[in-house]
Amino acid sequence: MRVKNQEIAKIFNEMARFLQIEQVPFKPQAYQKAAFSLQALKEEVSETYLRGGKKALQEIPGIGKSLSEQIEEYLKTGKIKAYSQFRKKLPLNMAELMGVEGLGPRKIKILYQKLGISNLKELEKAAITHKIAPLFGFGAKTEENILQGIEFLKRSKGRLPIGDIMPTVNIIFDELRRLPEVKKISLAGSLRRRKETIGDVDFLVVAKHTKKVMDYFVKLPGVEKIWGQGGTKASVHMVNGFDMDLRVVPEKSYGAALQYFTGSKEHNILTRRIAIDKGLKLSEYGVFKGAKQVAGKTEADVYAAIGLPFIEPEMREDQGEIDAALHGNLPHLVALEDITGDLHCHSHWNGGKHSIEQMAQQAMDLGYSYIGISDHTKFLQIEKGLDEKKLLEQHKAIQKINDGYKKKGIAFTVLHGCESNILNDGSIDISDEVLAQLDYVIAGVHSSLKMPKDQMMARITKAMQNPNVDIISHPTGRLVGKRDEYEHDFDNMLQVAKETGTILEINASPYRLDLRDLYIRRAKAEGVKMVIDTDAHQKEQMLLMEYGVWQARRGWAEKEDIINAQSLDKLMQYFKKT
DNA sequence: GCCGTTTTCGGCCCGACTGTTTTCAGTCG
Repeated sequence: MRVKNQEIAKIFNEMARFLQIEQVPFKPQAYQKAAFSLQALKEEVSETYLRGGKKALQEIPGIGKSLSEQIEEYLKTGKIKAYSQFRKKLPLNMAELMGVEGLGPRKIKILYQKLGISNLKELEKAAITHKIAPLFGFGAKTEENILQGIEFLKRSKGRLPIGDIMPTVNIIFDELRRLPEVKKISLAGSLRRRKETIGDVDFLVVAKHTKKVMDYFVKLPGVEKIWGQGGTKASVHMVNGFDMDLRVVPEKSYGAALQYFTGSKEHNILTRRIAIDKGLKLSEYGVFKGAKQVAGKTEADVYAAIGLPFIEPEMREDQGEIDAALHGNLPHLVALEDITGDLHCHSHWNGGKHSIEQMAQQAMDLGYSYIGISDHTKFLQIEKGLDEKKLLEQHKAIQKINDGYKKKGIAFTVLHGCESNILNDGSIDISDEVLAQLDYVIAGVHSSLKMPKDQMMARITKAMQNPNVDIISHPTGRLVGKRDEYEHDFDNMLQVAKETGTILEINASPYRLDLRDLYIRRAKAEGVKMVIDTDAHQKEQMLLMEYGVWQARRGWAEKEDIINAQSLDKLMQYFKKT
């Protein structure tokens, strides 16, 4: 992992906050932009520096003379003087304090100067003992909000996995949509961009009676606190630990508002700049030429007015999508409707909840033309993994099910696979002779996750070189917000996958989402094929496919990159011939 | 502090809401 990049990005972000406190104009954004670039950088920044010195650093967007010198200083001494000076002057735990809703750099500075508050604990103590309310510019309400902000922060720990939020949001979305006063409604923000973690939820509405919709919104079950309610915006905190905003916009501005509130912020800065370059003004109310509105009703109109094709929300992250749009190179993203089957499903053979037939029925109900049953194998005792003998029995059982479908004229196929284990030495826990009889083989790392990188790569490489192994499941082993990836070298993994024709999984479980979006993009660039799987242990979990598709779309994946977006015949050609 | 087929100087995205003021600063998105 690019450790130095993350370290320096963190420092630059902190610097931006210090500069905000000092009310220095424009520099904060410059530091933030540089931090963002470093985080997105493919290469370890120390390698960039070794390759071409400061000059090479200055080719990174947002890095110029001064910041390249600071990076150089950090690489040489492990410190940045300008940063140390700020820290000395204002020894604050900035990230912690900024996390409190309603606290920004200005208030933080006052709290430090007047009360010596430098971290969350001191802030809480001062609020409890009512030291904050009497300060000039503060008040009883501010003090109370700070306390509540701290409370929520403790409980929510910031962003939540999308899977924790989506089910609640779907219910609320439907309720709002059914209101007779609601003419149009959409999700916006990071949820519409399908980010893997969500800070808060944004709803955008066109309404006949604004007040009625607002009142209904703030009284929804699960609302714990109303942050605010005005003429066009209401903001609430939910018991589940996240915030929701509802905005009501005029119909003629709906598209512009949707574009604006979907973000990302970085994407919007670029679209606004493009508008300015064309002598236009883009705001959440529309695209304006002077005082005249020239677009705004739909998002497509807005993009068209500034000379761009429609850009899918999942791509709006300032990761080159504007450039691609300008040059007509936008990908045609894979969609849920393209998915033809699910290849990573567990049955009751390995302790799952449902039988093969029940899982197959669910697949048919989803409109799939096949399902792959891939139960755990014997190394995973805890999952009642199958041994060679059981696998061969299961093979016969599946043949029988397929024969049954044929007799009844049902055009559906059950493929027989397994999710085998990559042992520490890279061998598979099932004999090659049995693996060769299956339709396909998934292999995954389920043990010894803390191996050193070289060992782990040797292990995974050997597995991919196995002519029976077709798919690597959850290739980096991370759990969203819970467990880091194991040590690996992704470029190396891609090279081996390419050489051996091994497919990488995009595990759709919202708690895995492994591969990550940026890795998907790199795999696509290398021409490595991927498969979107739910890893369902019961039939209902097969519905999680949409999370995987969203993740794939965030990685710019197209239909041809995803093997289970192909017909069954075509799919079979991607498996290694053994 | 960065950036540039309009520029090496002069720009840098823009508006709503809250809580505190008594006309607006700070924060958020």
